[in-house]
Amino acid sequence: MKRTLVREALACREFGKLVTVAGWVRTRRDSKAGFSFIELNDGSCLANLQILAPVDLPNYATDVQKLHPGASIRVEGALVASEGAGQAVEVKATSLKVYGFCDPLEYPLGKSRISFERLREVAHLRSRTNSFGAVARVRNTLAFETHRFFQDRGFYYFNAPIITASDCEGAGEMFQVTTLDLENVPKDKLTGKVDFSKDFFGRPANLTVSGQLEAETYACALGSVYTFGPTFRAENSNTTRHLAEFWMIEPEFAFADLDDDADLAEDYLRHLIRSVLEQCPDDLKFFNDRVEKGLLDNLTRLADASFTRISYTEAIKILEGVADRFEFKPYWGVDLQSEHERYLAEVKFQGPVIVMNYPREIKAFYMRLNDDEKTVAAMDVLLPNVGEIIGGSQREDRLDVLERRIRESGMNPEDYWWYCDLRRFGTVPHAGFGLGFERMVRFCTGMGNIRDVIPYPRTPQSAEF
RNA sequence: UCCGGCAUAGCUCAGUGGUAGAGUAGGUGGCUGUUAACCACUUGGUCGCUGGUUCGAGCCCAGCUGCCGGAGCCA
Repeated sequence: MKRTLVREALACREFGKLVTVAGWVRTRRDSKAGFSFIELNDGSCLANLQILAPVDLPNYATDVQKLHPGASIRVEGALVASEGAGQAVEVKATSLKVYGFCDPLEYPLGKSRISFERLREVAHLRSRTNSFGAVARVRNTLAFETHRFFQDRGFYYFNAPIITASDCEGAGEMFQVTTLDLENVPKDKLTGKVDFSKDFFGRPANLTVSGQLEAETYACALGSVYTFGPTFRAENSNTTRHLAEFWMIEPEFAFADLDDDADLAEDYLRHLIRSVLEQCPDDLKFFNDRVEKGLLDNLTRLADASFTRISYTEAIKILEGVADRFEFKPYWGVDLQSEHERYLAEVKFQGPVIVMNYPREIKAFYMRLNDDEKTVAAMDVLLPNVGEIIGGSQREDRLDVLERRIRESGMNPEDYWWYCDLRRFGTVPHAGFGLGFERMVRFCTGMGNIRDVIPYPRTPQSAEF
């Protein structure tokens, strides 16, 4: 079927043009003057198209008057200038076909406002609401513009493995992947432990918590790569900014140091913000009006602003000066608490902040040791309201230092043999970061809960749909 | 995992020991180029589950389950 999108119809001014539109009824209003009004939405934009359904349609009594929110229809008719206020154009139906009726007694979505909490229980239908349609469109733009940004800079899209069979888990709880019969797990006769040689991969396997280590191997060959895929963390996290399954973008590029890394992160975030402002104005206005007041001003301001960059040491000095306001007292050597990060991004600098060069003890082994031997070339990008959105670093490119750092972390360099090989054979300085995609969607939409910016959120005790 | 809060009509909520309420949605009628339409009438409840206290529990107590917010972990 050749159909006109609602988005196209609303922008069209060729009055009299015959069009076919199809979508889902948002609401119907009957007039005794000889017609009904139908608000039609097809997901192509936030706005609805008003359909004028005259009483002389052959199926007016049998179909039109039985339309309720959620019903699916196809309408053929003429695009005309609207006589009423509130919309410039509407479609005067010459035929209306009902694909499927929708029982208002059963259908969870009506005309009135529904809480986001309630909508999570009907996640298969929440995509039909204004809010979730807008989230989906913004999310799509952010994803597409992520590819455009990196492609334009010569980064290759790299598909990191989803299943990782490395014996050495670094940080973060992982989901185990197994084909073993959990009711009857094979055990080693001598040790009594699980015999993973019988498992699918012949060893324990997990879902990835990061594609970084693998991405490094391609960055050290192709120069610049980025991953964009699902990531899994089995942490028992129950917050508005954590998911057990989320999407992460991880650029990794060679011949780069920490400053290059921060530059890339900043350019990338700015590109995304400019893109949604340009491509999703109606959706953003909706979020600005209905979800977070001031969202448009914030995004517009950031589209051109440069981000504040401070060292961890400077950040601690600032925080120590206002230590009274914190539950946890800041001092050099401890990681920044949420309240500290929020103070920096929301109160002190009122915008994005890049904190660089953290103490080595609180950061991962692969981050490059600075000359002071006390800090590593790490960076976190903090956003107002969202908190940490990016974590990155220059990678340790010296084999001896890397092996020492692995041992200091209580692990065995041999378990990272292929990772160490990168330093053994033609090592180069390189850097990268990870961006939590849903956190970015949250920031751009003002949505308060990360569970509402991914279609089907996976959190502890929750994997319906 | 820890701390706090919540669970009553399809939905949003009121109801602090004595016969279960409102708004909204749904139905019927009226009115209208309407637009969260409006006006009148009306259907609709194992008060999350289990146990306890009491003559009597939606209300008090305990446990459980789920959800929400904050913290930790992080992106």
